[in-house]
Amino acid sequence: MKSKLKMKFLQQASAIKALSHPTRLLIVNMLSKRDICVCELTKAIGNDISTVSKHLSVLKNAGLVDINRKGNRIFYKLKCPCILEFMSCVAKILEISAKEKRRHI
Amino acid sequence: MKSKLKMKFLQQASAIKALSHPTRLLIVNMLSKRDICVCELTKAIGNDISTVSKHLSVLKNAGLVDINRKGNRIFYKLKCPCILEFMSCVAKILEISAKEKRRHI
DNA sequence: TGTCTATTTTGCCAAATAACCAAATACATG
DNA sequence: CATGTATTTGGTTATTTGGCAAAATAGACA
Repeated sequence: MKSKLKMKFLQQASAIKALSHPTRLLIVNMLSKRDICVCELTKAIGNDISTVSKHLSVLKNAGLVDINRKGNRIFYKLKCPCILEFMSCVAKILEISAKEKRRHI
Repeated sequence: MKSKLKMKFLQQASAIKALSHPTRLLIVNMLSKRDICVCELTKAIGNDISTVSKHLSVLKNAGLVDINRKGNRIFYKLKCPCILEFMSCVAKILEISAKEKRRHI
């Protein structure tokens, strides 16, 4: 049996993994402003709609977004705004790391 | 040419990707307490040492850890403690997501 | 220098991921 | 019910990832 700690990291890693793709970050960023349907996201992203739909299902399976049907369109919605906090953590880490790099040149 | 925004998300995604594996989260967790050498990490993790070394190089390439040789051992060091903030963001997201799930059962 | 220990690199394989296209599904409305 | 629009699913292909084992490298020290 896996230890409780390992289980926790496994769970955390899958949530993080869902956010480890630039397209999905773009999606999260757009959804942080308002709920958006697949076709509009697709226009902004530029990939095939099936590709975008698959990215959305990754986010949905990770429990990061919810769906909301209106007529024949499906709007995606960010589940916790706290994902934005997460994103600013990432930005901060990158900033610090870049600063470090500059210092060592 | 890629837009500046897309570049930013690409960069952020690679940092996040480096943290999207349970073994690497375990490593980060251990390194948050003190600097540790590869062999000790290997003992705690249970994989082959070459596998652990590869995970460490992923973290190093992402700019998340630094190395520090002492005698014939190499100690790994967490570069920004802010990664822990990041981890508590993740924990918070999961907590909220789990709470949501319970409510909908 | 030769040997020991610690670590990294390389080669290989299986599994996972991401992209596209085509086909299937879901719903709205004529 | 038939058609149109929005979305998802399945198949295919190319790339990446994660694991181990064996070989290579780096430094310590006799």
